[in-house]
Amino acid sequence: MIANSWMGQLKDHGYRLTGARNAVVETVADTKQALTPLEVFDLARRKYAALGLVTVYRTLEKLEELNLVQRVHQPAGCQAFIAASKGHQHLLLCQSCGQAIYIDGDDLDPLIDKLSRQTGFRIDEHWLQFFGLCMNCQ
Amino acid sequence: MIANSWMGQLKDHGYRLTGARNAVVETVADTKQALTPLEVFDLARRKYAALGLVTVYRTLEKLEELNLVQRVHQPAGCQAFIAASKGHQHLLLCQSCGQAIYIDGDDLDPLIDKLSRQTGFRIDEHWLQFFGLCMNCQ
DNA sequence: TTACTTGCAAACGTTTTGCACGATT
DNA sequence: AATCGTGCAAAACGTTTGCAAGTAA
Repeated sequence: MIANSWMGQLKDHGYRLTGARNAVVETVADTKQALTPLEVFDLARRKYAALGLVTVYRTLEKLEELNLVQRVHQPAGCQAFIAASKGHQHLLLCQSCGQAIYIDGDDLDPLIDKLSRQTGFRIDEHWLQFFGLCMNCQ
Repeated sequence: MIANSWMGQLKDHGYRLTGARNAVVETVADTKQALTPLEVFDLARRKYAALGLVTVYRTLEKLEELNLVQRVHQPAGCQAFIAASKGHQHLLLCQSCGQAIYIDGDDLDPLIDKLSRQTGFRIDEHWLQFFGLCMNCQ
């Protein structure tokens, strides 16, 4: 139960446990789709009808701060969030339903070393993401 | 002179050649930085003082449509544009000045094949992007 | 009881649209 | 002369902030 663990971590960081927060946390923790704030709002309202969209934004902000959730960038937009994975993160995303799968990428270190040498850049971060259609959506 | 070629392509597609368009085209074609619409506006206004921000948006839209320009996604935001490269596109980006370098990435086809087999996804697109600081900005 | 959290309303920044005027062809 | 392009103003959109009332601790 990921949602419980997230609520625990919120509590550990001095945040209070409320019905509104719980609804948002359960919604994001228990789905494999990348969800926009508005989608989270619509889904979470089924669990907690009085929920406000502002609370969704503020809760996502806290979850991102605690690295429980991460923002996903896609060709169609960059507002979606998914549960964060530990360690390094390469993604496979369905462009129709938003399903997100974490994958083991190639080892890019040799390429990063080569690029650093060639360009003089200090490379801090990289994204490797694949986009397509999942089996259901094809 | 990339700007001339772009103006030619605009003309070929039935678009008119105007001072405002020329200023935007020159600005984006002749820089290696990823620029936001507002940055394009500020730079292009030096060449064509009467320029409106709306025209920047509309011109970028046309350039994107003709695949002369592409949108760049970065951790800090996804509003920037750069001149498009032919063929496949992997990017190295400076997070301070926005300098963008197209690179030859690894051959990802074997990984894509493996992922397709494992997940059943039909993979249509991928992003491989590296972020850091260029030599000047370090 | 205290301090955090909430939803509402308003503010904000970015992007888009409507429109009359101006410019290119 | 006809059509396309322009800048302005206003609208639309997603997101953030201020605030008074409500709630967890």
